[in-house]
Amino acid sequence: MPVSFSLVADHVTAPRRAAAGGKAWAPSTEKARSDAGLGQSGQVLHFAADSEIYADGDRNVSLYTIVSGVVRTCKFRSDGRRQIDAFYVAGDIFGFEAGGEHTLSAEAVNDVSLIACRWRGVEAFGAEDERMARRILSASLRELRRSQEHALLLGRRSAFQKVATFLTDMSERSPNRDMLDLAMSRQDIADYLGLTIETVSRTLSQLERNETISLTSARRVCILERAALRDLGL
Amino acid sequence: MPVSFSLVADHVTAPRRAAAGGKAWAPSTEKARSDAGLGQSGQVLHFAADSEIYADGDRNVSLYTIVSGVVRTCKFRSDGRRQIDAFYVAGDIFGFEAGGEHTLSAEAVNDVSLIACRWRGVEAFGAEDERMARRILSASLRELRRSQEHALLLGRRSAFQKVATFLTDMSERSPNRDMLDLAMSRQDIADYLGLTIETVSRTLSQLERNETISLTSARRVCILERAALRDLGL
DNA sequence: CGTGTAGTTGAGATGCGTCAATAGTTGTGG
DNA sequence: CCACAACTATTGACGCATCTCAACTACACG
Repeated sequence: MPVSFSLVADHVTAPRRAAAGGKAWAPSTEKARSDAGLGQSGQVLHFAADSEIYADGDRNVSLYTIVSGVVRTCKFRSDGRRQIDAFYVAGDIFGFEAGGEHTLSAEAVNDVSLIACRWRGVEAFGAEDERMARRILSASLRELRRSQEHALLLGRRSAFQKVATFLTDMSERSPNRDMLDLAMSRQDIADYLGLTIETVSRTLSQLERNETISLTSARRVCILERAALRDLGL
Repeated sequence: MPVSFSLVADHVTAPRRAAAGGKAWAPSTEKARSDAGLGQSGQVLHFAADSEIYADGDRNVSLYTIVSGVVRTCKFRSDGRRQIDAFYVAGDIFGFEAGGEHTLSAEAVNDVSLIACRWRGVEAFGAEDERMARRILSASLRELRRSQEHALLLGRRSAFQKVATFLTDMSERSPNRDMLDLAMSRQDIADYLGLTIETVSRTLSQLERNETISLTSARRVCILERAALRDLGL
């Protein structure tokens, strides 16, 4: 199954045909490039797990489309704590930032292949063709919605609600909705949800005791009661 | 669900949500009546304090520029709790949303005047003149950054850090940076920061005891030690 | 087999939420 | 001007969810 992802695509919650944890399906470079939607100028790049794609403060010169793997964008605080803004999976586009410099850094969660697409920023915008302009605007609006939903998730919600929502979201972006292979560590999840690893771990164990999920291994989650998860997430 | 932007002028009557815990005021002006084309000033609309500008679920047909007053965008949760996504002040633009429907509602915090600018959405984007396209993209990227920073603020930060950052932000958007007149209630602040009104109130009192700020009245804050606030916010 | 990293579990501490009482503010009407 | 009501904000006491610290387990890798 090819990556059918379009920049002018659907609602943000639409299920994506993306491999969340594997290279099992990895498409050819040619196909990925033509499907990516960001134009002809792409070059495929590879990053090892935990390597840095760009840093907070770097000049902001490209947009990236993920071919395979998972990417996190994050910020490091003065006290050493890290906060994760988003996870991106195959088919997703990331790298939008307002100014000439990144305000977040992007890192590979596991081994990642992606296509970089140079963009000349807002200044040059409009000189490009219309379809391109629409795609970029559409993608940035989708990012905006994602970010808003993340903010809502972080405000005054219990650990159960956060973890349940996280699992629901990830499963909707995974090829197999009921058998979820998490690419990220507990620390990553904790930093994304504004919790500690201990709380994430305890909450997952509790969900397993409830028979809402089953933890085949630490990073493999089977969703047994999707409805219960959804209700928790509300 | 596909995105559908309409050029049709008639306004969709949306299901009105009863304002949680409060009176619902009728807007003093019909909303979304501006005929203005993209890029031209529309007519000025007025909204009384606490009235609704648009609702979650309304059709997304306009962008708004604030002439005077303060606007909040928010979401109501099933348990009746409200979460505020953003405050907008004079000069700010709001109303950006990815799809054809709003996913947040917008309300006047105090009496508000604003200019509605009909926009024909992503579909028509790029057909307009370049300067306008740049302006819209630029504003939506600014919104994205604001939302990301809000998410970072809500994740794993103490009440002190949240309130300090809030005061710093608001003072930077206010005409007089050291004498801040808050348009919003404690409840608004709490719903924005993911705290309770009691915690907001206690934190402000504590900051006053520290002589970091001075509360001339409940909604008038003098910033005495900006550096201390900034350090707290880190 | 030892070492290192990731994850789980437990016990205790604490920051914030909850509930409740009090105080301040605004508006209305006599 | 005062009295009163309604609303908004402050303060206190207490409980609980989550954090912190620490021990332990599981698994990968040389």
